[in-house]
Amino acid sequence: MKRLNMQELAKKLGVDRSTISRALSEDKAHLVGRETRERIRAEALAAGYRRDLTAAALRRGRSHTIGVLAPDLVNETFINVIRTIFDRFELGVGAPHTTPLIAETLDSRDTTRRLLDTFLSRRVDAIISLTSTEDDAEALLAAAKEVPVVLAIRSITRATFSSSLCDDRRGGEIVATHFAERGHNVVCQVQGPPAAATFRSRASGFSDMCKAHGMREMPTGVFAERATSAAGRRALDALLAADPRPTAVFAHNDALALGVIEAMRHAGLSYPEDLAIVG
Amino acid sequence: MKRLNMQELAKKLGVDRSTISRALSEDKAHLVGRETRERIRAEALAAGYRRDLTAAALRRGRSHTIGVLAPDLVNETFINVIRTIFDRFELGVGAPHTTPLIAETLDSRDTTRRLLDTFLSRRVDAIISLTSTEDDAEALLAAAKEVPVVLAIRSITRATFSSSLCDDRRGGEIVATHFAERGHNVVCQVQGPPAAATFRSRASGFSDMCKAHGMREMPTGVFAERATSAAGRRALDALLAADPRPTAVFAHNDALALGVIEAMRHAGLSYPEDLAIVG
DNA sequence: CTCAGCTTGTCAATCGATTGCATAATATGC
DNA sequence: GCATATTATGCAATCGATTGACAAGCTGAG
Repeated sequence: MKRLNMQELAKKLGVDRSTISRALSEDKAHLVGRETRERIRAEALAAGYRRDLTAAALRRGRSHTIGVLAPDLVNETFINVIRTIFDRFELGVGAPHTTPLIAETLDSRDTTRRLLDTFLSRRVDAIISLTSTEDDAEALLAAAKEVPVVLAIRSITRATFSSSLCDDRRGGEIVATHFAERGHNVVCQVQGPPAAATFRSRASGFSDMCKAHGMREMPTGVFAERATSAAGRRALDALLAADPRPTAVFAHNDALALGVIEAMRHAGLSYPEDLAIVG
Repeated sequence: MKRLNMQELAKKLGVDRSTISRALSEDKAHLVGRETRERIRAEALAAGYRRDLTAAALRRGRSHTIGVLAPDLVNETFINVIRTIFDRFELGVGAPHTTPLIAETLDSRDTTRRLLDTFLSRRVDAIISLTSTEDDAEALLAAAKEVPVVLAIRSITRATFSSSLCDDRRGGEIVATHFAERGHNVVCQVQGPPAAATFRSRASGFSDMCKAHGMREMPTGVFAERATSAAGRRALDALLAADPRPTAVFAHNDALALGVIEAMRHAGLSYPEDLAIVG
């Protein structure tokens, strides 16, 4: 299990270990003569030498590691963000790719706190939280004193962090355009609670783009108090009563959409024949 | 961004840093007098001191980190295994929890190779692969020379590794028991290709438990060549033709189950009223 | 009173790579 | 041909925690 270290490799090649360090690094490689550099790289590969990143992390003060907090790994939304994170870090071709440390909070404040602690002990270079509840504000602020912290997907109001959120307005626009391209003329929305900025943005993006495409948007008169499938079920009646009757509906999230679908099934309707639906 | 280190904390408390190291550790804590130990722990907490695990990893030669390779993070099967891994490591109450490094291979051999390389450079204490294709055998064997490697879910034949596989037989038994508890008397299976040990085990577990519960299992006469939804659709006719007609069906995987459901919908049947189904 | 044995704590080497500084070797300018 | 740049490499300190070896202080037995 004993591994070859830089010192030993250096002796074998008859150069100093500092030269090897530079030759194998990305940024300092130009300090080593081309010939030596190529010889070192070839020999290192042949000998199966592998840099010890724990030692490198200690010396440099950067671990090339970032902590990622997700609330729920079964939810595809978060996995997609995580994938994007992975992809971005793989773009850098250099040897020590930044490795994301993924962890699941399950929206528990204690778990979040504990995971942040672990991240900081492991000297992550940054933290991305996809999970922030207002409850987590304090712990996140504390962490932000040691490393950069950014939020994604969910934001919090109790503190200001750089964050990368969904472009909900654009989402609404895309749905409207999709309907227009499919030839729908009369459409409507099943809106989530307007208290959430997310849903307000989706609604206005959709409405604006409907106008732009010359589609008629029927109001349902129903405003969900919570974006649940129960609310979706209740919306169907109002929706069918509209005159003219919409041929396509934009439910603000999947739960609402599922509710509408359940109600349709109950009423003997099928989609997308009777009513097209986007969640 | 400058963090307090052990040396500084030691000066502040008027003890040697080795004493602090022992007081904060799990296993060497008994070497420090109770009073000093408690004082150190309290002061460390108050001062916001946090061990640097990169330094600890270097010195100890163990990083308290394990690498986990999953083929696909969107597949709930793998996420469940990953969750179990997380849970197991959280059970140890000690400070430096082992942190799993999660990575997705997407069944690409190059990606797998690269990720294994990263893991080894980061000096993971072990590697768990949920993803092994025969293609990966070589890379896994190479990795196994440096750290313990175990497989889960999928095994490979080209090499022998410790592995933790699904108990498919027990899975079949559980489904049968579930049906029995719900009061079904006549049941059947939509089997996956019997060439795969997985499906043979599920089938026999189910059949045996049906007998044990006194349920009648109708043969469909259909054997899927591949476990796809198309095969599931084809199975429905045979299934409905059986006399007596089964009231519940065990599809060997989700794809088969979805096929059956699609065919049912097409035939105007609904579940679980007309036919209960497990995938 | 002395010595063995125990507890508590200090000293210093160590893990492996990185990097500022020094130096040697070579190139360039005048 | 000599002085100065420039390039390539070596030297040694350093990152922060851990741990074996050892010393001081204390207890109790003979």
